[in-house]
Formats: sequence, structure tokens, C-alpha cells
Amino acid sequence: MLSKKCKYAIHALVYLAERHEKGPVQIQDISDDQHIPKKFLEAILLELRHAKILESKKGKGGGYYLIKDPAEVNLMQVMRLIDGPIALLPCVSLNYYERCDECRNEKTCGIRNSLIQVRDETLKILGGSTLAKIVKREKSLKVR
Amino acid sequence: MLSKKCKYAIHALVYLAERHEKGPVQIQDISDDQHIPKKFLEAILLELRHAKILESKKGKGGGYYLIKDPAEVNLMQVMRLIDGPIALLPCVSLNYYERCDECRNEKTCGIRNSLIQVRDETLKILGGSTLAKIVKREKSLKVR
DNA sequence: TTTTTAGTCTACTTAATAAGTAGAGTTTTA
DNA sequence: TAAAACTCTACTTATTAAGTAGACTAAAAA
Repeated sequence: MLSKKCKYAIHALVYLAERHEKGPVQIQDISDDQHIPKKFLEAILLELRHAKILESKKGKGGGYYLIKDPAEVNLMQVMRLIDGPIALLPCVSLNYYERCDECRNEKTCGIRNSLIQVRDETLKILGGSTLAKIVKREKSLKVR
Repeated sequence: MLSKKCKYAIHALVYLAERHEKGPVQIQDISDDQHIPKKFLEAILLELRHAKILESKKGKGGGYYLIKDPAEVNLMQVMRLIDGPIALLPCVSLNYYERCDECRNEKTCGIRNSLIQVRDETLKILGGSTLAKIVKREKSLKVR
């Protein structure tokens, strides 16, 4: 399961992607619109800024804005950043690999195979889920 | 990520599947062989018994054994039993559905779509990963 | 140049869950 | 009837998620 923090991050990014290149958006606005606790959201946006996905401007008229093209930011990146590994086991993770203490021999562990498949399919889908596509999808859904 | 409990459950089941129809296996044996804390394993096996996957026999010569065909038990069932939902969001879960408080309108939420795809691919792979296949795979890997 | 606005950063708190343990009780078999 | 095994309730302990407080810094406008 995704953490709430990660859900918040995604919703905030989608909100910012909808307003891409329309100037900075204040934390308060995102917080109000998306029902995210403001202080918590601050921390999340800061993390996204450190990851070079967002940039911020201080003072009046300030706020946060995307510095990447919405087509270049996908759910895989965001989930990895906020929640860490996407794989179901550490010994199957590409970015956060860790040995399993349990299985003596990773090579002959019969369950890794399935979990590698799950990982690969998941990454394919999440990697293809860009902010641009999500915004587009939401728009088409809202029209109806 | 899977919990350790769930990993333990899977390894214990694979161990029992290898010994299917060869009489009860004692908790201590599984615990020793798979490096699972005995007391913790007791609780896990009990849960698997309550789920009618295992049965037990008390007293001397007792132990646990599979009461399902290893081809009828898959990772999807085990993960759901031990860890709960497989989907990445409650509002996308088939067996543990819950409304999202965040999104006002589930129908127009642009991220659900991707996560439904992830769920479906994951379930397909995990549902096809039976104990029988895992045992077979381990055997073929160990031969080399 | 001072006030206001808005993000920055460190350091908490609180609640929930994961992981594991203790120990008395029950059933079965030799 | 003694020993072997599983059963069950009730803990403990560590970790993480989720959220909060408050002082600080930077920028813009009065």
C-alpha cells in the first residue's frame, strides 16, 4: 500500500501539473483544494523540491511550481522518492536492493521469480503513468 | 513490501508442499530449516490452518500438513490472508475496498486507472504462482 | 527600511503496526 | 501417565507513519 504521504505527493503534483507554467502556487491553495494538512504538505513539497521536480519562490506572490515537463514526471519516480522500494521484497528491488536473511540461497529461491515479474510489470505501468497523462485523463473524465 | 510474517508463511508453505502427503511436519523442523522464530511460526501456521490451507495433528508424531493440492494454493491467496490488500490503494482493492477520503470524486481520479492496471497485472502473476510451480522451479534450480 | 507574505528547517509527539515472546492449557500417543 | 506437539491469550518492544510546533530566512511591497 502507498503511504498517505505518497498519495498526497501525487495529488499535489497533479494539481501543479494542471497549473504548469502559470506561475507559483501557494501551499495553502494546494492544501485547501486537496484536503492535505498544510504542515505535512510543506514537508512533502520540500522533498519534491530537493528531488528537482519542483522549485519554489519565497515572499509575496511566491509558491511552488513544476520545473519538469509533466510528461517527464511519472508515478514510478514519485513512489520511489516518497515510499522507497516498489518491489515486494528487498532482494528483488532494483533501487533498494538488500539481501534476504531468510533464504540461504537467493539463486534457488523459488518465490523471487514471481516477484521479479510483478516488479517488472508494475514498473512498466507506473513508469508510463506521467503527470501529463493523468491530467489529460482527469479532464476527459470530468467532461462527461 | 511484504511483511516478514508473509515471507515466513510462504517459505513454510513451500517447505510443506515439498513434503506433501508424507505425513505431518513439526513446527520445530520448519523453524530450524527456514530460520523462522518458532513462536512466531506457530502463530502463522495456526492462521493457515484456520484458513483451511493446513491441518494439524497434536501429540507425538504430530505436526502440520497441507490439506490442499499444492497446485491449488497460490501467492495471491497467501498474501491476502497474511498481509491483506494487494492493491496499492484501498479504493482500488477488490477484497479490501475502502473509500479514499482524499479524492472527492473517485470516478474522476486520474491515478486510480494506473493503479487498477497494476493491481490486475499483479493478481494475474501472483494468482498463477502456485506452490506446485514454486517447488518445481526450486528443484530445477538446485540441480544445476 | 520596515512589514507582510510565504517557504525552510529542526525537533518534537502520537498512534498504529510489525515482530516477537511468555506461559498456561489441551490433545494424542507410546 | 509422561512426554510430545499443537493452541490460545496476553503481553512487550521497536519501528514507522502521520502530523504538529515554532523559530528562521528570503522576497516584495508599503
